[in-house]
Amino acid sequence: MTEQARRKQIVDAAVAVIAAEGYAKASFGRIAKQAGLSSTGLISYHFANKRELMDEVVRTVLADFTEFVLARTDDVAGPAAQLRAFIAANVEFASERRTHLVAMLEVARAEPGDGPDPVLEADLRGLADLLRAGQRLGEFRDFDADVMAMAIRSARDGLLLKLRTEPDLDLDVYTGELVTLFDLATRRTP
Amino acid sequence: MTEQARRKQIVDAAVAVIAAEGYAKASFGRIAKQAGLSSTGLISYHFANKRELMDEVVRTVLADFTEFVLARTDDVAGPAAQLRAFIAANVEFASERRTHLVAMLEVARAEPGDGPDPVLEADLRGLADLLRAGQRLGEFRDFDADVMAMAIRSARDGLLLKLRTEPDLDLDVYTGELVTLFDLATRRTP
Amino acid sequence: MTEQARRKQIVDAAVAVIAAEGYAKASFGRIAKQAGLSSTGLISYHFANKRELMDEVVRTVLADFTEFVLARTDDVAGPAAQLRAFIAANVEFASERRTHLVAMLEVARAEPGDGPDPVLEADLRGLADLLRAGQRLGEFRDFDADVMAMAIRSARDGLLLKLRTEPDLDLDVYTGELVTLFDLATRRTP
Amino acid sequence: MTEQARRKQIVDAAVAVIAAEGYAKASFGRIAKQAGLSSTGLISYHFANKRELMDEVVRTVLADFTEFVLARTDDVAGPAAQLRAFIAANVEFASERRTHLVAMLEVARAEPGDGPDPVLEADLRGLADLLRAGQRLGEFRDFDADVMAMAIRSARDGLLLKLRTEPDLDLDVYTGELVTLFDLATRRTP
DNA sequence: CATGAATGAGATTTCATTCAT
DNA sequence: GATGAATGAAATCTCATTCAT
Repeated sequence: MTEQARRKQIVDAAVAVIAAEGYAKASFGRIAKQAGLSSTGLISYHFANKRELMDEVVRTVLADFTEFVLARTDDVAGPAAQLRAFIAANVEFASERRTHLVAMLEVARAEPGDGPDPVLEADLRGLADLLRAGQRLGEFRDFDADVMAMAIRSARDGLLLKLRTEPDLDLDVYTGELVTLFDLATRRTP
Repeated sequence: MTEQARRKQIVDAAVAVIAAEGYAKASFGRIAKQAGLSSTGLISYHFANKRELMDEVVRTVLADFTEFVLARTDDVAGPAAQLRAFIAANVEFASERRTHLVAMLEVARAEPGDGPDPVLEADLRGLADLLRAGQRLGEFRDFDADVMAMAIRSARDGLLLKLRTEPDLDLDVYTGELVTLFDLATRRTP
Repeated sequence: MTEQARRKQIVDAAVAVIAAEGYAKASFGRIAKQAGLSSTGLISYHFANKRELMDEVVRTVLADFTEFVLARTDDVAGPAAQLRAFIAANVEFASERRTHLVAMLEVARAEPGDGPDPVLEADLRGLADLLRAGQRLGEFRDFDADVMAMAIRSARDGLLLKLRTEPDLDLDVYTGELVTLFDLATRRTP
Repeated sequence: MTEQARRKQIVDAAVAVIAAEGYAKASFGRIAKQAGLSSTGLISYHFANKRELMDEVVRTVLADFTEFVLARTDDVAGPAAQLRAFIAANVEFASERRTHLVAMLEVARAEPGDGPDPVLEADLRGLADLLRAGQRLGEFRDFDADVMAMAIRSARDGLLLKLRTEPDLDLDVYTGELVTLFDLATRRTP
């Protein structure tokens, strides 16, 4: 088995365990079992230490997530439409790749680095820029873009929480509700 | 020392440790040290096991939180004003008793019970009812009350996250932003 | 069992294991077995980590050794007689408390601290001073005191090595040989 | 690459690692890295097990050392002169090939075989013979040749220790001191 | 010959919990 | 009630060795 494939296998198992049982219980033992490995030594063989594995979990999911969202917002014209697309993309990712998103957020929370949280940055930076652009164009009203960005991101995390107990949630409805909510909250009132 | 006082001392120490270092690192050893106890045996003496201690952490903070919010929303007239008061109360609690709120949410996340999460319930139940009442009275537009409630709660958690890195945040501004946001998002448009 | 007694028991077991099997094989497991403990956790309970245990081994034996030698050299008059007493004391300690001395030297070699080796210092400092005093008094010839001190100490370590394979060595003979050797090597020739 | 060259490369790397970090930390991993090998498997391919590698380390250095000393003592006439040459050769080897000597002694100490230590034998055998020959010729006084041999060998090990912290030691001085020391200690007094 | 993935044992350390005093 | 020593499980990490390619 190739190095790359094995690392991916381990990262996938880690994602599954973290999403299912939480970061605290994601020991090498459980991850190895989930991956069907014969020993935790194999994880240590492929990752220098636990932090390296967890960093790779974050890196992998974050790249995936970023690409996913960008692909769905890139060619959209106008701030309001972009915001709608952004929210829809987030909801879609949260449902389609729920375990990945949950695992990434768990790791980011449990292992805060020294500097700013890269996951949080990735979530907020582009979004706040989008909002500010909309304000400059006069499409959005004059709110605090950072607060609004955090509210939007947090609403997506709320969906993650709901999906835990209600996996059959109607996502189209949820998307529509959030889109309307933040459309009303951001648009310049006549 | 009375039984009750001792339990409170331990719970307070647990809250402090969890908020400062996270649930994962909140071992009996660290909690005992924080409380100035001479032995972790004392914790085991007063609590059947770790889960019991953590349950009491949740119970204590949740009661405190519920009372705090109720006291600030009870005598307010009208759904819109109640919603504003609710948001303001949440922001206030999140800043004044940040460690308590953080600890409670950490425990709830790390040790999910079998049934529905009581913390989540407490956050959402009353809020959703408030929103539905406003809809019945015609003050609020026709949104999904559960989704809106979750968005409001999640926005408060976003504030908690922001407070971790920006403890000197201007709370009045934050409150104002959130109040306006959800006022626009909920009100019946003319 | 009292803290102090338990620590002593563990240190003694560590000394025995190190002397018998070498520092490299002196794992907590073997030490616990030697001491008749039920678990290595007990060692960790009494010593913060392995280095702490080993430091205590060195500290204990070194204090013992220093006291032993001082008691046998203190009230001796004249450099030549003091040197003879010093050598005799070293040989005696090396045979009576062979395991202690071996263990101390093993640890000192395996875990070199940042600064100068305290064991080496203890061995050489007083001895070199003694030699220099003898030179000032005209009893000793004009050699390099540091080189001579090291040679004397090394000769004692040679005895330790010999004792490993020949435990029934005639110590009186050995002492006599070393005393004569260094007497001739140090005395001012007529 | 030829079998022999590969083995030599590995032995050299082992010597370097052992001298620099001690036997305890001389794992196959570190040795492979030092040698620039891509896998520890290569070491296992060329040596049946770790002991075999270490035995070869000892064998290699010992042959080198023996040849070195013999070359410098062979054509010297007279026991006293031979002793001087022996000491000088030991000091020279200890400084010129310090890592080799240190590594050999480390291995011999850490992995004592069942029978007599071949390293010790090699050090002492010829030396004691030399001393006894001098006694028979009447040039040396009547000491215990084994004790004297051990003292001489030990003095050289003392130099090794000193070189660790004082690599710029003046070796000519050191040689002179030791030569004089043992000249006085061995010669027949008038 | 060489590679590098895999294995399983063993190391130190942390921890919740028990229990005699 | 309180203390603190003791226990044994579990965690991460290192290592020599094996083996398919």
